[in-house]
Order: sequence, then C-alpha cells, then structure tokens
Amino acid sequence: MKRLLEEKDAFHDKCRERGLKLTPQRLAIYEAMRYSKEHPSIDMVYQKIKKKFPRISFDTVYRTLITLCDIGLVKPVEGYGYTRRFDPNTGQHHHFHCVKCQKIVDFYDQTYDRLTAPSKIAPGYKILSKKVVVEGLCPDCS
Amino acid sequence: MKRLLEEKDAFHDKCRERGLKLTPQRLAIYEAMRYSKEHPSIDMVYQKIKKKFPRISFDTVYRTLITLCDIGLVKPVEGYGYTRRFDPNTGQHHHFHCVKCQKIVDFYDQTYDRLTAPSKIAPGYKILSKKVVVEGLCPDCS
DNA sequence: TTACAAATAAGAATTATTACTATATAGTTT
DNA sequence: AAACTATATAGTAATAATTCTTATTTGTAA
Repeated sequence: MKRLLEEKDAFHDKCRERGLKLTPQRLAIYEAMRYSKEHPSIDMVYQKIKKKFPRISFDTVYRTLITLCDIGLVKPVEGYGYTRRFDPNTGQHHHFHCVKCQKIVDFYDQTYDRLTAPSKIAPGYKILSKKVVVEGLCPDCS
Repeated sequence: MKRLLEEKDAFHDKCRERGLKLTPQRLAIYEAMRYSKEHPSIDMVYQKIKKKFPRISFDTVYRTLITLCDIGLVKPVEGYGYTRRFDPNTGQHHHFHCVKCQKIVDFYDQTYDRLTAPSKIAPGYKILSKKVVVEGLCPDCS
C-alpha cells in the first residue's frame, strides 16, 4: 500500500517536473503499464483500460504511451515487424524473443550489462543504451 | 564480374534447392537487397525496383522479401515500432540504431560475437541467435 | 473561481501490412 | 519445340496500425 502511494507520487512528481497534467486517464495508463509483464502493444493497453474507462479513446492511449516514453517512464521494445510494444522496466535488462509466439521475456545478466561500446563506433556516435537481444523458442514452443 | 556471376549462381542454386522458380522479379529484388546498405523497408525496395520493372506490384516485393527471409538470404531487422526493415547481411554482426533519424549501422565486434547465453534462460529455451543492439545518436544527429 | 494551456474523445485520414484472384510464366515433360 | 503444370505475378482489395483534426473538457496556477 505504501509502495503504491509512493509510486503514484513519483508519477505525480515526474509529470509536474515536465509540466504535464495529472489526468485520471494518464494515471490509469501508467498503472496498467507499470504492473504489466507482457510488454503490451498499444491495443493491449487500450483493451485493459477500457474496462475502467469505457469512453477512453484509442488515440489517448496511443499518445499517452508515447508521452510516457518521452518522459522515460516506459520504453519501446525492439521488435521484428509486428506491432509496437512497450516495456515498463526502464532499468538495465535484456530480452528473449520467441520467434514462434512472439512472447518477450526479460532477463538479467551482469556480463551483458558490463558490455562496453566497441571503439569502432565510438567517435562521432553518442551511445545511449546497449542491450542484448536473444531470439529462439520459448519452452512452450520448443 | 566473376563475383557477380558467382552470386547469381548461388541465388540460382538456393532457389532450385527450395523448389522456387527463378523469375526476373525475384532476382531483381534479391540484387536490390544484396547491395543495399541502408536496411531497406519493403517500400524502399519497391521504389527502387520500380525503376527497372515499372509494372511490378508491391505485393510481389512484399512476398519475395518474406520468401528471401524464409530461405535465409535476408533477415528482418529488429526495430522500434516503425516500418519493418530487412538486412542482406546474414552473418554475425550487430546494429547501431540512431534514435533520431532511424539510421541503422552495422558493426562487427568479436567480443559481442562470443557472448554466451546466460544460464538463467538456458533450460527449456532454444536459442537461435544473439545480438547486441546499441542505441544512440549518429554523427549526423549528435 | 476564473482563465488558459493542455488533454481528451470521436472519428477521419494516412500509412503499413496482408490477402485474393485471374492471368502469365518458368521449368519441366512430351 | 510445343504443351503442361505448378508457381509466381499484377492489380487490386481488405485489414490493421498509426497519426491527425476538431470541438470539448479539464487540471492548474493566478
């Protein structure tokens, strides 16, 4: 309970900081993302939110997810040509993609975290993030 | 010139092997991909091919790129929610993505190539590929 | 509590992706 | 070299994803 309140406040502060209004829709979208594990698409979030806000528009969910990316509360997930998906986990981690069912699984690995940028792309390039993407078949599909 | 012929033959053989017919369209699409450096989208390939084959349909380009992926001559590129793009480089390499202009740059790094799969995702998961994706700003954008 | 900038809903427009069908063609086989 | 047949293609239509427009509503700061 305390944790919930703290997060709500963190979100509150982040919005304030950026001059964004704290609307119920925006908060609901953030919370739906925050506790999701499935790296949802815009439509998946929209379907979930609709249960609480039957009158919310798809566009609001769409814009809000982009906004949440802009302020760094969620991240777009790298994908292979299907729908865009989002990740509430903004910390350093890596992804496994199932090539069959398109499931995306987070994993943590210190070796991967410690990778340094190769010197070849260093000069002129400003590096913002590095991550390892593993593809294969998940236990359900293999 | 010799190299060109060899590649044409390699393509020829690969098609034969899979029971695919060697059509001028298919060859043109393959060659357009083969010598591209920009990780083109379906539409980029279509626009290029149209100059040689004004009557080619978008669908043919679309289907052919999927076919080329199926037979392993090109690979879909991991992307962040924009249009699907393809890579003629099927060897082990890694990508830099410019977050501003969406340019994708190949790079090679032996340390990255040698990464092993973390034990956490080993049991049950069948790993097919691993690659490092670096995001940031390219020299033109930074 | 009022004014105002920002956010929303609703729907339309745009762009991307995929599917369908009649015709044409590559690669045989006769 | 003519005919055959399984694919492949062009043309177009359908579906899905993304973005824009406009009128209205709502947080927030004064």
